[in-house]
Amino acid sequence: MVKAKEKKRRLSPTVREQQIVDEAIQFFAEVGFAGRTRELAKRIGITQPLLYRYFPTKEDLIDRVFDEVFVRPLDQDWAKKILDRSIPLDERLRDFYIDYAETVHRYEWIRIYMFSGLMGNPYNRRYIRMIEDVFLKPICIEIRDYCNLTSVESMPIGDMELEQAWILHGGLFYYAVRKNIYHSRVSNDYVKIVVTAIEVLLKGIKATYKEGNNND
Amino acid sequence: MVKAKEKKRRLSPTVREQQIVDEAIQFFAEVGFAGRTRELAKRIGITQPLLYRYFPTKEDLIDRVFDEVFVRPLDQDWAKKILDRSIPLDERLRDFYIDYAETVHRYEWIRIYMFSGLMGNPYNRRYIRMIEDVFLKPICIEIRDYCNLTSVESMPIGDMELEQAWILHGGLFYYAVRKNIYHSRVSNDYVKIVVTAIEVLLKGIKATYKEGNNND
DNA sequence: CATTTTATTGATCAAGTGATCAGTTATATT
DNA sequence: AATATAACTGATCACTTGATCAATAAAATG
Repeated sequence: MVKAKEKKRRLSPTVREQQIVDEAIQFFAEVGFAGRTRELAKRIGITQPLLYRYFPTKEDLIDRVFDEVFVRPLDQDWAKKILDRSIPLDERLRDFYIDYAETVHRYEWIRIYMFSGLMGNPYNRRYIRMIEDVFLKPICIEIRDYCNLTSVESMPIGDMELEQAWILHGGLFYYAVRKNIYHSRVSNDYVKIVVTAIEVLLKGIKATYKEGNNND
Repeated sequence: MVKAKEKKRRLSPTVREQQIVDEAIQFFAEVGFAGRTRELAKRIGITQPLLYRYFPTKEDLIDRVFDEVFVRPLDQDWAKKILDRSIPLDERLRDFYIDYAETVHRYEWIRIYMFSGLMGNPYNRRYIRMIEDVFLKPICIEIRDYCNLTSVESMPIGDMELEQAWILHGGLFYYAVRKNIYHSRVSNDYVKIVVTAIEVLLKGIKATYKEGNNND
């Protein structure tokens, strides 16, 4: 049994760095940020000291992971689609939540996001505020229009309206939590879940806030 | 500045053990299960070796924490209330989700539950299945009755119905996640959130599945 | 009050931990 | 082919980790 001797190959710094970051994302998503540098290095197939050639400290690597996972894939124009009234609202919401899930409901994203939240990373609070400003408030505005309710100019979006939008948003997010964090069995027809939930929500709101009713 | 010298008091094993468990719950909920035994001991006001007089290993202490947090406060009869048709369904659901939140949405519970899920503890999967069997399926049955849809005897509760019940359940759970894990600003009127969400859901389902429509 | 019991501690261990650095070797340059 | 560059490694450091155990002292017992 002769051991297959692999020739030691060297990578250019940029390639190696990206390789480290990519593996670190996978690694920390699985085991959390208390994961050991030696184990990470082993996975990559390098020695542990080499990590410190590319990142001065473990914390720097973790910061880079946050950047890569949270900041980078966020410059899509999800928000614009929500406000495009040439398309029916239920269709807009459906498309948004399918697109949104594409990146946010992924294994690495949702787990690192949860680890990050539990360790008190301020990123999560900022992200929640972003969701409210960029997604949920526009959604609330469109729902007001859809149901012929008081316009936003007359009355700003209230806390309770926002919380109702959070029910849908959190409900769909929790689908991904059940799937990728608890590894629980979930329905694999996410699209149908979204379509139905939106239909129920819109019809429910229409029936709840009949014209003339207040909506605080 | 004379240091207030406290006399060293000894506690009976049962009292000390409970004290350790209680502080461990708080501690691990805050920092996660990678928290150090020395820091925990410091909080309790004892030396680190004393922990090992009461728990052979750190893992044993963690197991005890799981028991205390998850298993003990679960023998309430939440499920029964859901099926009591002498009370209107919206009222039953409201009472259930207020009671349920009392224990499950608490800081320690939800954080330890999340840490537990991320570390792959099978408890979470079991708990999810329990929620489906004991809470969500009964809720689906009652919704069928409420909307005059096909009875459960003719057709069992389907995946999609369950997923719609999960939207509400997860949406409300995520309210507690925003509050206790992200430490985000949330509306403090949880009762109103619940009442509104239930009203919207029930009216929405009624409008979506008109009599005669299928409900898979 | 003297003695026994046992809750609690101080000192310490072996096995990791993140981090450092002199030395090695694959690759680019001439 | 000889040389220079720098990607990479092996050995090691100071420190922390969970865990152990003989020694101590606060109670309980007589």
